[in-house]
Amino acid sequence: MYQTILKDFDIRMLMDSGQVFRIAPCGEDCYTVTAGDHFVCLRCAGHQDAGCGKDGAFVEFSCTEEEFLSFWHNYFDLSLDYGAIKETVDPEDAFLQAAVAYGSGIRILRQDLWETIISFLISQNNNITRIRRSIEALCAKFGEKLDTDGHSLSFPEDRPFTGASFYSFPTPEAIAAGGLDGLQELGLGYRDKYILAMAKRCSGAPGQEFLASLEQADYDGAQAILMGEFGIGRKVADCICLYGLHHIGAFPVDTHVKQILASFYPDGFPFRRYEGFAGIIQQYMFYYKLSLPASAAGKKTGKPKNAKKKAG
DNA sequence: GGTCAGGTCCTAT
DNA sequence: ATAGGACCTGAC
Repeated sequence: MYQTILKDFDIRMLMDSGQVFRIAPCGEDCYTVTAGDHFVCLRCAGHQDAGCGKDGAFVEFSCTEEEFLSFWHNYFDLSLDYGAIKETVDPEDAFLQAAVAYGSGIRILRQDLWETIISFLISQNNNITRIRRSIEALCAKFGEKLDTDGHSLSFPEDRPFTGASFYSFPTPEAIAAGGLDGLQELGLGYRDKYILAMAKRCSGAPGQEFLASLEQADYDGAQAILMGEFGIGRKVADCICLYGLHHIGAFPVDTHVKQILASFYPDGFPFRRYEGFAGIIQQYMFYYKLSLPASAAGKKTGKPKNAKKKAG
C-alpha cells in the first residue's frame, strides 16, 4: 500500500477519457488499472470536490512504494505539471475553458507502445464500450492471468476482486500463434486481419527492432512509419504517437474532435498557441465533448453515411 | 430497424 | 490527389 497526494489527477476521468480501455471501477471510489502485465487498485478519497484542485487529491495505491515509483509514477505522467498546461488556455476561449474545468483530472498516460497499437487498431470506426469488451476478451484469451491477491488484501472491507480475473496484455507472439481463427468471437469484426498482421510484424527480434525504431523516432517520423502499416491511418497513428509514444504534440482528429472543430472553431483552431502540446488540449476537448448532448456539438443527423445495397 | 461508434482500404476519376 | 462506398458488430 502506498499513499500520496496527486494534483490534476482523477482516475474516473482518466477511465472515461477514451485514451485507455483497461481501467474499471471496483467499488466505492475504487478502480483497477491493468497495463501490460502490471496491476494496481486505486482508491481516491473525495475526488469529486478536492480531487483535482490546487491542493491535490489523496490517493491510495494497492502496490508497494517501489512499484509505484518504478512504474505507476511514470505511467500516470506524474512529472508533468498539468496545471501549467491548463493556464496556457486562452481566457477568451469559452469552449476550452469549460473543457479544462470539466476534465481537470485528465492526463496523458504513458502506455505501452505495443498495447497502444493494438488498442487503437481496435478503436477504429468503433465505440468505447465494444473496444473495452474486445480488448478484455483478447487479454483473457491470449494473456496471462495476473495474481491480484496481495492487492485485494489492501482493501479487506471492499473485497473488490471477488469473481473478477485480470490478465496481462498478450504478447505479439501469442496473438500471432492463434492465427485469424484465434481472433474470431472477440468482437473485432473486420479489424481482426489488422491485428494479426501487426502481431506478426511485432513478433520476434525483428518485431522488437520495429518497435524500438518507433520509440526512437520523433513525432513526424513515427507517424510516417505507423501510417505505412496495414490498418493504420492518420488518426490511429496520431493516437499511438500521443498515448504510446507520448508525443504530446500529436492531435488526433476523430469524429468527435471533427464535430468540435466544425462547431466551435469554424474559422480554424489556434494550433499555433498550443504548439508542441496540442494533444493534451485535444484530450480535454474530447472528454468534455462526450458529456455534451449530441445536438450541442454539431453532430450530423439524418444523413446516411453510405447507401449500402444488399445483394440478392 | 437504421444510425452511430476515437477510420481505413480500395477503387474510380 | 481526392472522393465515395464497403466494412464487422452491438448498443441505442
